[in-house]
Amino acid sequence: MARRTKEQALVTRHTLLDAAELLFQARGVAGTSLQAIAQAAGTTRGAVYWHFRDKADLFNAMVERVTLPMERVFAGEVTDTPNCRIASLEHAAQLKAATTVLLSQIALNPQTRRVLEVATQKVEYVEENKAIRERYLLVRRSFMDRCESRLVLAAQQAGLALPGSTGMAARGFHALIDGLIQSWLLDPLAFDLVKSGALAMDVYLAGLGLTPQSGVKPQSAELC
Amino acid sequence: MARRTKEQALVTRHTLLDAAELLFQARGVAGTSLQAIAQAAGTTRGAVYWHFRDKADLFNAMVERVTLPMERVFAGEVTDTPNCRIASLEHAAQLKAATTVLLSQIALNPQTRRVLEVATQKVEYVEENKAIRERYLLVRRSFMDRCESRLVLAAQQAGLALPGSTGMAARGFHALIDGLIQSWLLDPLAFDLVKSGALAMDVYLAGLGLTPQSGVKPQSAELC
DNA sequence: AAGTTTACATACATCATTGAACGTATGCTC
DNA sequence: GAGCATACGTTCAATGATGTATGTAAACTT
Repeated sequence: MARRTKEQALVTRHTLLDAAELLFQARGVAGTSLQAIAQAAGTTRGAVYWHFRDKADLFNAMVERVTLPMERVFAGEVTDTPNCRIASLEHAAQLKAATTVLLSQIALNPQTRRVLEVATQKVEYVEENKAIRERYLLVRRSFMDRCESRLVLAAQQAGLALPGSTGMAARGFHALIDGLIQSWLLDPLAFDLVKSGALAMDVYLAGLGLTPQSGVKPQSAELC
Repeated sequence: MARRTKEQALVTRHTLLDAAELLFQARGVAGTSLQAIAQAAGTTRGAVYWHFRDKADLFNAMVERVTLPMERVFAGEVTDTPNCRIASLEHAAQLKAATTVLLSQIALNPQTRRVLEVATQKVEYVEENKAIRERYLLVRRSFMDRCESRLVLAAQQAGLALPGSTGMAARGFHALIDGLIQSWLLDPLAFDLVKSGALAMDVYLAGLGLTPQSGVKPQSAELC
């Protein structure tokens, strides 16, 4: 076939990633051939091998297309912007608000959910996909670190000590959120992720002695 | 080769499952051929196809070899045995104790951990493995139901109402434990599963208004 | 002790997937 | 507008993996 425009090529690339998302979700990563992806995207394996080195590379690109924006949201603007309305809240409430934004993003954006589902249930984390796993662990750690620093500040603000090491309180918080997400991905109709998340956070924070005033409801991922 | 004794055949079967466990853990389920399993077990694919219908069947058997005993432990004896010392404890403490037994089993038994790792990270839950997924969901639900009934009893005992619906409190508890297990499987050296679990449970239960007296430390999976 | 079944090993046919090579027509640059 | 790089399509060789069919010798039955 004839050469396409740069923008046309970019469209092709995204079409391939879209097709991969759906097929991966339906048949798993190992169960999906590059031929199938190409065909679903209306092209051939030639296009796939042009845009991506191999299946792992394609998978990587698919994940990053979703996580890169999300990481930016959670890592930066929401918790650190100084003149943000949210920043004037107490630390516990701020942690809750930021996490709620994350949960909303997962619950409301179908693509985010799809990729998360693929990344957690439709791929085998083995040596071959080591890069993916490393990145996944990094994101987790970054999230936990953020939780920890917020919790420390909140406890300090409340004038009380966290039970166990500070890391353990954060680990518990993270486990709670992560567990809820996993559970929700397995059966999204079983409960409301955002509401359950808010309630669970309230319980856990109360158990730590921190009770955030509730009244903060960031509904969308829109910042401030 | 010559025909083997029934017990010899059973040994062969277990040897195959052992080999599968290790290979699945290392290379993933899809990335492991039946040839590789047979070879690692010191036999040929003939033996594999004699004992199992196909790879999914083998996987099933591998999981059940570990989970069937575990389910018996958690579902029956621990929480329901009437003359068990544990049964005389208050409900919240009993829930904590039973869960601690579960966590200990995971942390201390290498085989349990291996299979759990395979089941959560080294297999793609797609149509093909639907049976596995269904069973997995069933185990989860059963665990959650048990948590819920314990929590309801505990709240009743303490004379207070659980926040949200009773299901949500149980969901949070389950998410907390499940999240901790996931986190620990990803990096078992990062923290002590049993200790962190106990602490996290204390925090969450305290958040619900239930504070179990601590002093109950079932160290092994041994019952009563 | 003969026949039958078991517990495998071996051999075979089929099929899908991969990576690379090669072709090719067009957009882009100078 | 000549030449090069691009964005694919097509073809090919090689590789396993799977399922099945068949062989076989010993264990078990009667």
